[in-house]
Amino acid sequence: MWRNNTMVAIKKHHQWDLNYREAVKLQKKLSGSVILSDGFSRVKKIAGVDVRYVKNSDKILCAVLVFSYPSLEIIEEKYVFSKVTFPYIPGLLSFREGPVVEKCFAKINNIPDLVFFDGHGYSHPRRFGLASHMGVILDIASIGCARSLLCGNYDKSSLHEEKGSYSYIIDGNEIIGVALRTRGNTKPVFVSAGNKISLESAVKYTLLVSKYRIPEPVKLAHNFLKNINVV
DNA sequence: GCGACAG
DNA sequence: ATCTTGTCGC
Repeated sequence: MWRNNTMVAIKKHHQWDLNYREAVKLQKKLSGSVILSDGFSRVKKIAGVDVRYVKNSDKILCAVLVFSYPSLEIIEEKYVFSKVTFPYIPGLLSFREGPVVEKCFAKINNIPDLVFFDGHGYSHPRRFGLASHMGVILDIASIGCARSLLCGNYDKSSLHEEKGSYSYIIDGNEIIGVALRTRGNTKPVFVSAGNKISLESAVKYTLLVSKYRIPEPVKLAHNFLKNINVV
């Protein structure tokens, strides 16, 4: 492990250019490095990450926005362009978006205590979604916040309409995440632990930064990218 | 073999 | 993800 000149921890790691078989094998291996308990004391800075694809091109961009917590004021915002080299395969999203995300984090000067990702963490076939993968590589606490289910099921009848209500996502015989109502009378969001955090804390912080359906950190990162001119 | 399948 | 306006509902 080393640190680049901008202070953000970057772990010396694997290559992203792998085939399906190798990627799955790597996920199984790295999933053993995931920590499912809180690896932070005080949360003073949180970040939101999002990736945008440019139509009819191989252009891809990523934005990382860092906010003060709990005031949620923007401390830093960085973005970066790159090219997509890996196809979209359910379960292997990190191999498609990981490279840009990593590249963007290298530009961040403020190390966040907690990072929100637009995708799953533990609620993944091999318990190693984008949020987990990036959390391990960046050695940071992360939360997976997806807009749709990738695997597992949850009891819709026990999920009430008020904000804060949730029901566990079950896969096999274990709890892998929760379907969380971040806003009343709105479709839930699927939250799971990424790395260095418990599911309970993931739910807690997600609710604390949600005004609408999508948690503010991720939502703002998304809007930030939407306003960038991509010619 | 069939269906499911983050962004 | 992306192509896209209005429209229904709280």
